[in-house]
Amino acid sequence: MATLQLLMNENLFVRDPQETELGRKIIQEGIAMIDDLGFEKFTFKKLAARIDSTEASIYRYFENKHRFLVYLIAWYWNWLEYKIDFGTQNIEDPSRKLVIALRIISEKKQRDPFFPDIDEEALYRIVIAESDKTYLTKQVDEDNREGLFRGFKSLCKKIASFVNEVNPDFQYPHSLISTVLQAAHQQLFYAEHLPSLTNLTKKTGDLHQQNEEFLNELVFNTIKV
Amino acid sequence: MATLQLLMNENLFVRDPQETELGRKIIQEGIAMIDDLGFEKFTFKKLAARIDSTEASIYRYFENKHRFLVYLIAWYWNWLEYKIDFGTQNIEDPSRKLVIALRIISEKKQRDPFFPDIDEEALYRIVIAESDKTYLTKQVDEDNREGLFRGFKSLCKKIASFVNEVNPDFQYPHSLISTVLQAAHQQLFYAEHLPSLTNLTKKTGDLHQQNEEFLNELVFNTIKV
DNA sequence: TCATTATTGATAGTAAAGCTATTCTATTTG
DNA sequence: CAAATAGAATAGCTTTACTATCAATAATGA
Repeated sequence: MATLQLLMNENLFVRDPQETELGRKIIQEGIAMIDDLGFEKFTFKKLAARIDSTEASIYRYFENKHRFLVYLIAWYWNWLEYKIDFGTQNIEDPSRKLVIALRIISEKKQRDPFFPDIDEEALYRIVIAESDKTYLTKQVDEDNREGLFRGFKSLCKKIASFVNEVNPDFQYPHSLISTVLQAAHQQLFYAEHLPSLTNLTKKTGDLHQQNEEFLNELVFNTIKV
Repeated sequence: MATLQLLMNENLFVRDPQETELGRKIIQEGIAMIDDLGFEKFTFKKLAARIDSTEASIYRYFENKHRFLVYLIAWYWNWLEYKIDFGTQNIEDPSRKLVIALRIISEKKQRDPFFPDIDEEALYRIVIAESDKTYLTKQVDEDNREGLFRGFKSLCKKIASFVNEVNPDFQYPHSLISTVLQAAHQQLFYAEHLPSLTNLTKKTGDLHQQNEEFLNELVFNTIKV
């Protein structure tokens, strides 16, 4: 099987981690560790110990742990966009494209053999719990200027364009889609930790499918004239 | 004018800050400081210096800075619920109640003379930028068990009940409202920092009003049969 | 093949953050 | 008036988030 590489914005790293053994190890074990400890308890020192390297070496790949998180989350959005491109190619009907995008967003994530270094299931949990922290900072504007959020913006734009094809009169395609992308994760988080904030529930079957149905209602009811 | 006090869950603090001069100062200046520096750069040490007190003294009121944030955000949700109760009393029509709730959620916040100690405008900015951090932690479940998120859950429940009155067949009232509460802040944040993720824009007039219209479309289109 | 230059490891050090503990004084409160 | 409490002052500890320096090793290229 062909092994792919997603092209990442150069500002996301100091040295490209996809190009060296150590770099790939940082990514792999970093994902496992953030998944384990959560982002606040995660440190480069701990990660260095885990991969039998040193803090200083990790700093040669990532400026700091915030950038590291931004990198991982950006990878995820790039991956989703690639999956949506893949899943919607040769499809004309915009409604169908939208349905497919919503499915891809909400479906249970499994390891993608095209990217053997990345544990997508763990990364998905990280996205759910930590992705907001990438932009909820005082340096958003700087980070944005450096293009760190390009992946997310590009994904949002793409799906918003499907919305626009379905109903060109709808005034808030970007707002709707950014809301939906957020909701997709949030609802799963709530189902797990704050169940009174959601109607998704493990009791009545597959969470991801319920989530997909909820998002479909939200999107299609909102934009249908 | 009568001065009110919102009743806060006791687990939110060590000593009730509403009851002493120092406590109120911590709240007041703490809000100003988080608004200024952002939550990550904010520390009890800096706050102590600002109010001419000591770190140790602040620790007598709040277990740590995370709890302090949770307290402030909880205060905000309690305040909103109080405003919605106030604004919807004696109104029967559930659609109107829902419209009012959405207005209150999305409207520009101004200082409320009933609560002279709190700068609601600054607190609103904090909510927009920091509120997610209250629950996006590894200790959510513990914090939730202690009832720290009661305010938000109660607000969500109330508005979801309006939705339910409007359309008892709609299956996702809580999911819809938690999504909307989130979106209300998120869209303003995006408009300010990541404008390509939203259709709200300062160019075409009042952001808050556009936000209200977006949320109305989202909610009423979604639940209308 | 030899030199050079990247890469990593080892080690050290620093400022700040996030606490905890102790003692002392001023002030309530019973 | 005694006893409890609030707060100030001070100190100290561990961890985090870096930065810097230097040596060892691997890769490369002339």
